[in-house]
Amino acid sequence: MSKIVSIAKEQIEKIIYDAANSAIADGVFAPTELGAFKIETPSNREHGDYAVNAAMVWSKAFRNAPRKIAEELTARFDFSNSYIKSCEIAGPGFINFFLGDKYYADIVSDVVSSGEEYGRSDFGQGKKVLLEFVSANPTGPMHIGNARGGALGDCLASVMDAAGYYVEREFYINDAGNQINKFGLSLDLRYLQLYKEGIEMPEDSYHGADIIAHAEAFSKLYGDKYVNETEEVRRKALVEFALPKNIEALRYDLQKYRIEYNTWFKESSLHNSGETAKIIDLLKQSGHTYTKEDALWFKGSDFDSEDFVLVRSNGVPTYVVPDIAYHYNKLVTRGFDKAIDVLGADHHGYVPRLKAALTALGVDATKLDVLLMQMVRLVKDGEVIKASKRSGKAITLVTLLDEVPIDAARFFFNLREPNSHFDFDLDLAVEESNKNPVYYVQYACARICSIMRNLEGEGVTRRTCSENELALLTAPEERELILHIAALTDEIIASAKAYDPAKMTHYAVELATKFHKFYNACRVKGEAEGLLQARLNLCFATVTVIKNVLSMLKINAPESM
RNA sequence: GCCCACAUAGUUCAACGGAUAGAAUAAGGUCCUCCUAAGACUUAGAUGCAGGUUCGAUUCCUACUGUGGGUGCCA
Repeated sequence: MSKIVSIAKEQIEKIIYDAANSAIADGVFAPTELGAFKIETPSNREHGDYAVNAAMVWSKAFRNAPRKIAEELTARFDFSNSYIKSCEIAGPGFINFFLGDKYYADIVSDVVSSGEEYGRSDFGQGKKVLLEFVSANPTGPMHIGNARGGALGDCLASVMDAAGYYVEREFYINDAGNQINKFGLSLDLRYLQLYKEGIEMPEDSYHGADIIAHAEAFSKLYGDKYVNETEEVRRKALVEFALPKNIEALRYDLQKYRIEYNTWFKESSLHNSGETAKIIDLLKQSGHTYTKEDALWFKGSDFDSEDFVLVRSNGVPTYVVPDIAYHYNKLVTRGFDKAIDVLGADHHGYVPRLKAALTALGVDATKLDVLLMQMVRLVKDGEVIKASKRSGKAITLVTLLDEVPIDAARFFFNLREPNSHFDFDLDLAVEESNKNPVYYVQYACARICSIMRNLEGEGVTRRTCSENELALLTAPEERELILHIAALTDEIIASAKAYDPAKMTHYAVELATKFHKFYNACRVKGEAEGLLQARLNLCFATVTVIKNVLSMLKINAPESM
């Protein structure tokens, strides 16, 4: 929490508790346990800088009407040596606090002196968090859902970092299992099609153009050398040829999208190290498995989940086993305090299974949080486009980024909370990308830089202001702006707590709005020296906050537009 | 059938259980002799339906309706 904000809130808290205890000591109210109350920032500024609901919360305990309690409390308030100027009782029993000039002045100086550090806190106490997101199948290009997951996961990582967690980003590569088999099959058939007639692609194979391109490239390199090899040898060669290329492409495309991972974790490494096999043993030892029709089942019903197959009757483990091993690796082997997975809503059914299995292994399953994001639907000309990977018709991340600026895409995908359905309007994104609120925020940044450039041209540069000078910032627009700046740290913490980076884009838009209003109401250039410097410092504080927020979102903060 | 999410202005989204439900966009009307009009100001417009919990519900609970997703020895 920003130093100044937290100091002010602690003062308010103390004043209220002191007053309540004093009222109890005087015998006005019966002694009772004083429960927690809230200090909130009212949406309507006429309701003060901070509003407290203590009188309402304590209404029952004190056996009195909220307003009556508020009167008793406020009569005992002592504001000396605090930021608080005055208070009043309002509405159903709110106590609204108004803060003095020094509060506003201190916030501006705090931001100016903290710079890039402003907004950061130690809320997360350095807890180790592993954030896994995108983890697209390496069997083909990424689709639009991955674009949302990428923007969401990456920004959430930045937000949690700012909130004081130790965060690592990770990409899980599904380079084993059935998907890869299907990949091998598809490549194989496309390769054979180059040399033989009458080979059909089965329904459940990958039909994308990328598969054909791989087969052709392979053929260019090796010719028909593999046509008469066994199916097994041929598919292995094709997969070994194409898979690394796909993984490299994923890495390249995500980097272009400004996402860098700490770790690219291969599923195959879990098989090679014997971790998958070990998990099956451990689950057997836990006593929560049974055999039915030659398959090994997990008794999810022991953990409020459903029974499911671990090892098929043909001896091949299902996808859940490596997933359990992977999360065991995250939480036990590597010792992360928290594992967060960003997944599409189509995975929600599998989360209880994973948690049940982890519980059976003695792992605290609450350490795993799954952030489900709802599907992205593509809308074009007012109609929903059915995206299907199999048909190869899905809009890829690469196509999207060719058409939409990266700043706009990252901002756009973080505009809604993960849990809401998302209609991605292609026409809006492509043709009218200027409608994207990211430009509104960036414009505020450019305007501020322009003010500073103009002043610099006249030989005026920003200097540190005295408290009295900063106290000149009394216009409503200035006060609004300062209060919003003050709220940054709390907003970052709220965003981290809720796993919702959309709070940060909303904050940024709101900040830009308050700045634009200030810009229209107050001038900087041409004002008297003291006021000019105070406003210049306010501008600098604003641009500092904009930059800090945009850098969390990895969006450019342009000096001119 | 069962499980999970979602439902707020014409449209896309906000609102730690709080005061007069906020923006944006679309529609109408203003403002550049003034630091960038990619801006500001202004006029209209919304909590799916029915109950419950309490000082107080868009928010929590139940039923209903509608939408999306899941419900494989696919991943």
